[in-house]
Amino acid sequence: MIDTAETLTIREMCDAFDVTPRTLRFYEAKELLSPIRLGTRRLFTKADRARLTLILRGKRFGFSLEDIRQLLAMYEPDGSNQAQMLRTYDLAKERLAQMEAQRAELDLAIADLKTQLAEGERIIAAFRPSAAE
Amino acid sequence: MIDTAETLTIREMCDAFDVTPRTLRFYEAKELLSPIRLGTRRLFTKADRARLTLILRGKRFGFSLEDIRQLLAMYEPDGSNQAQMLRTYDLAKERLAQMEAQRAELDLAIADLKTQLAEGERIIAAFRPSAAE
DNA sequence: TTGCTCCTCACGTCACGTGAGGTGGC
DNA sequence: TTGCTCCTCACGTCACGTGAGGTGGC
Repeated sequence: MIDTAETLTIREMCDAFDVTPRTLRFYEAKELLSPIRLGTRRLFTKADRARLTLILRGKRFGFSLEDIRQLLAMYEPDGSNQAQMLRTYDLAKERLAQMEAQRAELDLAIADLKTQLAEGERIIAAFRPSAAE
Repeated sequence: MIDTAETLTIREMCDAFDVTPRTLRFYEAKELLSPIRLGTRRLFTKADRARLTLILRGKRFGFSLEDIRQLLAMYEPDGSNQAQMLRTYDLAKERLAQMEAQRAELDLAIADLKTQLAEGERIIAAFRPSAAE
């Protein structure tokens, strides 16, 4: 029997994690989640919640869902496979480098945009020399 | 007659801006670029180059192509329409706020990932206490 | 019976990637 | 004739969004 007190409906899941039902169904189709099925309805267990936490974290890190699926697989059954751990570690390090490059670009883009905005302010100010407050 | 010395073929354009031919054709289909057509071939003028520069900058700023198309339109014919300038300015300010929020998130994600990596190192080190160099 | 929540197709979106198959000029 | 560059469909990809149409239990 299923301990329904410990499971969440799709709506409860969405509220808890701030995602849409479509997203949860999509992740199930991609085999990232595997909620209990009561007929056609889904019930999300504690394990599903833990996995979704990891999925969303992976997304924040910029991993693709396929990457995440593989990373999750490593935490499974015999989660302590050393080769897999090392692989995960390497993947994460690569991602870190990418994220730092991305941050550098973002910093540049922000600086550029600020320059452009300052320029825009000058031009707009020139439009109305009357409003020289 | 066309001054071919001043125009670039699609390949030259790609090399100059580090994009694919598909990207240039796609931008043309989206009316972001309008190269000269010699029969079926494209010739990119100086104006096209200027526009592509702005397009790529817009992308760096995270604007969608549709946003960029509208922003570019403002620089056109009577480019000095004050209402349009203000609209562009506001759009840019919104984007700046989004980008700064994005940077904050990215900083967080990087910090998180570093923590996870440190954790991973501990675990991996535990796998091989032999190699305690 | 009415509402509500849930469901399954299945097409749409965004910014291209990726062949397939064909043309033009050195 | 062979190569090269260019071309136009047009379907594929990624991560969902968005109806359309239908079911189940209070």
